[in-house]
Amino acid sequence: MRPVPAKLAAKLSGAAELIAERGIADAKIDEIAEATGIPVATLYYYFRGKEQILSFLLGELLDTIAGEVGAAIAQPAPAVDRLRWAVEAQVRVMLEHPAVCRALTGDLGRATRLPELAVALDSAFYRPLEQLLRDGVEDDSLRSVAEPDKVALSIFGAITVMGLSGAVAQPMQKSRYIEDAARAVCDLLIDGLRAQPSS
Amino acid sequence: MRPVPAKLAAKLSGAAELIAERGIADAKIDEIAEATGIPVATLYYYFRGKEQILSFLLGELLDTIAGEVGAAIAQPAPAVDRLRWAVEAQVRVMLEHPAVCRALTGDLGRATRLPELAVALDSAFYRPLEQLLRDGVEDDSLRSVAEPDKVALSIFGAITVMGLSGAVAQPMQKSRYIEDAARAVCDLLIDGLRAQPSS
Amino acid sequence: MRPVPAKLAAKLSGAAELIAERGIADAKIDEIAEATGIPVATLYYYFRGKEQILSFLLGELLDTIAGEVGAAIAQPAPAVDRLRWAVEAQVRVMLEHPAVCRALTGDLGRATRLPELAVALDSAFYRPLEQLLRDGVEDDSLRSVAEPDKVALSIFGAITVMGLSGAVAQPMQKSRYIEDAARAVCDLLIDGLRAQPSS
Amino acid sequence: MRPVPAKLAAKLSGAAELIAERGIADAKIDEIAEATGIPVATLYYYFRGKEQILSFLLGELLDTIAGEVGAAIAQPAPAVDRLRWAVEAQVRVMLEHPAVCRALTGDLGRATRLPELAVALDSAFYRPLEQLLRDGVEDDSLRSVAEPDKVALSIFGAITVMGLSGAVAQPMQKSRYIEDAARAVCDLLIDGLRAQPSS
DNA sequence: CATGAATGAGCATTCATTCAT
DNA sequence: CATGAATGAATGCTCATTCAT
Repeated sequence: MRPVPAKLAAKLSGAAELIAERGIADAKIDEIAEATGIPVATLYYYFRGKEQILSFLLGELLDTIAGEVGAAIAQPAPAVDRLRWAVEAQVRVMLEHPAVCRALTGDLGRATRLPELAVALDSAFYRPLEQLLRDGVEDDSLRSVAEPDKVALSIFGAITVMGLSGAVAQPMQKSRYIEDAARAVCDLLIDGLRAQPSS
Repeated sequence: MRPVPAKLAAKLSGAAELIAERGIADAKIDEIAEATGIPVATLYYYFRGKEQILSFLLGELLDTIAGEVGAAIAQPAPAVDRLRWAVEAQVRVMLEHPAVCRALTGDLGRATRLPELAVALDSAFYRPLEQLLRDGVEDDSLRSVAEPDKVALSIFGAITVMGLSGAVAQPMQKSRYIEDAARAVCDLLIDGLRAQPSS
Repeated sequence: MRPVPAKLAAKLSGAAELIAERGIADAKIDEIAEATGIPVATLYYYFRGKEQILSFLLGELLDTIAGEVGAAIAQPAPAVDRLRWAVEAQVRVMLEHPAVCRALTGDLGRATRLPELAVALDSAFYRPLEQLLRDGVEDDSLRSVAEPDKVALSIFGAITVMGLSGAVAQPMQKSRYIEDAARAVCDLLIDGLRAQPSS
Repeated sequence: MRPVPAKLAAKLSGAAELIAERGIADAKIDEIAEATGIPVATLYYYFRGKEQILSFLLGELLDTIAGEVGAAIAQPAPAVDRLRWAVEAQVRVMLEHPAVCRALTGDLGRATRLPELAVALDSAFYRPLEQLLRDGVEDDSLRSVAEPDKVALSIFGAITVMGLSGAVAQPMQKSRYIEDAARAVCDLLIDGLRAQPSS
């Protein structure tokens, strides 16, 4: 795969919606070409095949998420707050890139691309999350959990499905939706469902 | 779609792994035929096309999940306990049908099949969950949440991704894994992550 | 490669001319389909690819030659006479199947198909020829040569190029041409070029 | 076609093997570029296309053969001896340029390049041969044959297939092989196969 | 009922070729 | 002069689907 010129990369995102909607296997390369304005042969000049185009888009999304979440987490504040910000950041990015985001889920259960995907997900999600859980125990803002890896996975699931749902639904008021969704997820994750003892 | 004979239905599950791995669009009908031992033309005798075969498998899975979760929830007990059982039930079914389960997620972000799928998911997951949340408020075992639908979605995400991860990983000791995974998810969902005040 | 029905095999020869003229690489599969009246997809149902179609035709030609030459050689007669008949037989078959014959030469220097081709050529040409040379020594009608394998090769070359030339030229009076060509080759091979000592 | 610089011409022969093995139609221009170390666009700067590259190589080979055979024939000596030398010369050149030589045969039955090729072959092979046959009759070292053109063709075939076989086989001891091959062909062509009357 | 044989329609991919630099 | 980048045009091959038996 040759280095992708910025101009191409920009045009490329025009294919995300198409791929998300039909799946990469059903998105004809001609349609991708038309949607992006890039000639078919040029696509093949830069990418090995259809799949690699999706990989490229996915990679960019994950990089973006990792960046935003990373920034949110890097603030000096109690872990519980940073968790909230991280959730918000992820939901926001997902809502801002609904198409690629939906395309991503098509690959989640597929082992084919799992190797690369798994690595990227790991550094974009799990790693920061686990660190956050540890930090929280340290600064007394989060409780210690028995199996941090499984918990991280569940958190990822909760946020992702939430975000995905928003991505599919394409709500009118994005910022409002982001806020609500993030709050709902955070409340669930942070306070749990158990009835409060006294209150 | 003609009524599918039990014998056929049984053989059919042999295609789940294939479909899960490659996606329905990339799973050639010939391969499905080979994997199941059913001649291609016979598949067409019973189904309208490839897609319908997947639909059939998905339908069976969702029925199974709905049934198991329903049974778990139907017990006379506090909602918080029933929630735990429901989670356990869902994780268990997912681990027991890893292939179909993975195949299912491939379609989650896709609108194509969303109509039917959405309905089935709704009755299999969200409906019971929301009912459970309401029951919990009623019997004082669960707290009231601001946006029950979003919370239900998050719970579904947490459980599903957890189960999916197990389905992909194919752990050796399934029963042990189910137990651990269910506990991790439940602890997270029920008690949340916030540091316990005193206790 | 599925067993090729006789009907198909018959139609198939309609592609020989095309392949001979352009070479298998430049003969578009659509053209082969049109020339034979066999739908492209049907060709692919029976053959693995373009190349295999050529292989099939080549195989049939070599079988025919081997058969005719074999029959000519099997007669009870001095080797020198049988050699003559064999040469005649080969030239005749080549002139009768000019197209496949020309197609064959396109592959002679190519290693790709050499394995199968070499074996077929071996049994169709060299083996009978070498046997004939031995027989000739036995019955005193042919002299013993130092390197029978190289001599057999040369004889094959002399006959083949002669036949090929006729195949390309497509002479009007085939039977006459066959006769003349066979005689010229035979005279050369049997009597050599050296000036006759006395005569 | 611009005049080809010597440096380029030298590099160009690096493509002969490739073309011989796969045929010009299957030899991608990119591969030719890689094999020769000449950038694709540069090839197009000097040649009109793929075919012309092969033509160039073929032309060089035929020039070489014509030259060597011509020199062998030009000696003042009985025709029968010069024939021997000519055969040796041709076999030698073929063995020394096995790749181009094999590439050449791929085109022998093809009409596409036949015009130019035929002319070149004519002056490189048939013409000298026919002259030699005439000379032999003149100087009483060769006998008169009925159809000199067909005989010349047969001789060409005998030598060429012999040489081609050596070119494909790539024998270890080339010089030895050349000697043996040339002798076998000459003995056959000059003395024939008929059992010697007395001797 | 079940299925082997046959095929129409579609599509990913390749590659020769051009051209601005 | 020489060449990297870009692309139009072509084509081999696949595969879902049908249907006669």
